Amino acid sequence: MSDRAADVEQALEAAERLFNARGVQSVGMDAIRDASGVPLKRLYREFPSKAELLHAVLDRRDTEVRSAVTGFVDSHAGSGSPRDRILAVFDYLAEWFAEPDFRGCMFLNTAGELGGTSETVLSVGRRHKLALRDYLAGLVAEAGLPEALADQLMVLANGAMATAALQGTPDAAVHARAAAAVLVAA
Amino acid sequence: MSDRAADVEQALEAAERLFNARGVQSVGMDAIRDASGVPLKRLYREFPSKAELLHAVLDRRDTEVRSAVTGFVDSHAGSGSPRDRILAVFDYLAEWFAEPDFRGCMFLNTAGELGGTSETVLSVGRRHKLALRDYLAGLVAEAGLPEALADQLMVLANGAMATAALQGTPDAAVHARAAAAVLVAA
DNA sequence: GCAGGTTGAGAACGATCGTTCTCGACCTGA
DNA sequence: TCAGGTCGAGAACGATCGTTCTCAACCTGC
Repeated sequence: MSDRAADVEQALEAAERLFNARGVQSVGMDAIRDASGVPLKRLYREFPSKAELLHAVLDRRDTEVRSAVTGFVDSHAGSGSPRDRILAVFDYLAEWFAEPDFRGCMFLNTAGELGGTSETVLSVGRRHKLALRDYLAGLVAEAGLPEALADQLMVLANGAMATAALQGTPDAAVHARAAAAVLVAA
Repeated sequence: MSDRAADVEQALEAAERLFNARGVQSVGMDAIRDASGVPLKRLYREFPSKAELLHAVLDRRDTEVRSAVTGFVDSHAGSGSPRDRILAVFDYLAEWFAEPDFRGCMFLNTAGELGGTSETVLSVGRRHKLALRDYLAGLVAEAGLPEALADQLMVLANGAMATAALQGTPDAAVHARAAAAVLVAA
């Protein structure tokens, strides 16, 4: 009854949740089967290996995160100045970090765990961060600020994610926002 | 002939190198024995488990990193203004990121890999980052700048480490330094 | 030289994991 | 009703890993 696309969706969602909570290597395919309800046979029909399942999870997460950021900025500062929209990105981070199961940026985490052994994981992460940097660069250009600011804001955003994940508090988003406010005003 | 302390040292050094290169879970105790020359029996006499070996590696790395930072700042900007010393921290990052086997901050990496399953790893990482923040807070106070700046600089530093590790280039240190220069001048 | 303890190399053990296979239940179409 | 195919649950397999054990070689003190 449940169709193939729904199985894929449930598998990806369960895998994302488990990878996020426990890391990639600590999560077995059995755990993904149990959490998603999708039997092993179907998992391996849709994703030929765990590595390809991880790749699919990261691809899905990439579009998820990017649309969440742009959606938040549009709805909270869509009518504000470009500078307001830049700062809204950090307000988004604050909301994200406060979610109860926040465990950091999946791309930074998987790069830390597997980056030494998987070039694929690194390159998916690089593409994701590059896309976010380009989004910030667009806002920076609209604000008439120098392009180099986009890289600085990206370092701030990544730093907020890494710091918040380690500390277990969303404070880093507030610090990053304050720093960003100084940078866009300079 | 080789004495117990030397074995411990070689084991810690080999484990640090391997954990850094491949992550913790991908490195077996056999690989640490082969790389260090310390037999398994001695490894287990000095470190009752792999988890305690990791803990010891992180403790060693904590003092290593902190003395490297303060040593660099003292020797490169010891006679400069407090603001120069703050910026020298980011010059240190640039040198570090350019090392050929740089693979990111071990505390951020292990937190990403094991933070979901090991509270110990998280708390060692938090202590390390807190110590660095306190060092920055000292420089900030000497410069007569508001204490909140220390947290912002810490986010910048963590962001530079995470970004450089993912990108494989030391550029992020330059971006972080430029942002820090604006913040300390504000 | 010799008993008694210590050591190292590697085998062994038990657990886990990614992946594949078995086999019985169930559906389908005539 | 029946043949043929599909599917799910779980067993099975081979590899890896953390940890412990075996056993022969080697010290040490006398």
